[in-house]
Amino acid sequence: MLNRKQIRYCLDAMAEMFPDAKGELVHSNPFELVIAVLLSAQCTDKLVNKVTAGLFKKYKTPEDYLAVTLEELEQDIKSIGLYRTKAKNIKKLCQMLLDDYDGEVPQTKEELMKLAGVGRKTANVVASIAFNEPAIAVDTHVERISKRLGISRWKDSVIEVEETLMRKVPRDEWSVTHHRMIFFGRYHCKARNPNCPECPLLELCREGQKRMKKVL
DNA sequence: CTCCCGATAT
DNA sequence: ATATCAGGAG
Repeated sequence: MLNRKQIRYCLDAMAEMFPDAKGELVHSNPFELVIAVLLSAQCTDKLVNKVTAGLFKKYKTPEDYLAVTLEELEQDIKSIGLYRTKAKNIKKLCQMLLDDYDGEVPQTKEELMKLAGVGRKTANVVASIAFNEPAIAVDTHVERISKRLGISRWKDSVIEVEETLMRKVPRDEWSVTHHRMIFFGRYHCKARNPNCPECPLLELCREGQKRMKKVL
């Protein structure tokens, strides 16, 4: 496992590689962000942006999503995977916003997680990006990077990964760290073909060491 | 744990 | 052909 100094070194290296790392889901208000993040489950954000470009022109408010049939909403998001579940959740979520939150998106992680289709990761993203609440959303990239580098153990759950990161990273760096880890995972330490030969963290990366030995 | 699921990269 | 993609619910 990496110590604090080593983790610090990793974060600084990622900051140098991706100084402008930030959320890439296009949105213009908290409501659109919730919809976009909900749609992004098991799907690239590039594809989400392609779909929401048209979606957000047609649907502006929770009432708009409730006004159409489930089938129509399904067709509007069909090119995204898991579209039936997501369409159902969007409708439920909109009804909940109107019933329980006066049509506004709640600002705390606890309230956000009560919404249909919104789990821990989505709640963290919305709280962090839309409401500037310090948070570390552990998605597939953050989990993979954290485990490969040795910040977390392979058997750790996503909640354990999140708790470890919150313990080892200063609170005022949670949000940037979260984004830098995602960029590092998305563009460099990719799931399929990680670029270990050109990685500044190769020396302290246990998974990288293992992979380089295989190649030789 | 399984299921949901189309688009894209490899 | 198949693994992977800003996961969540039952």
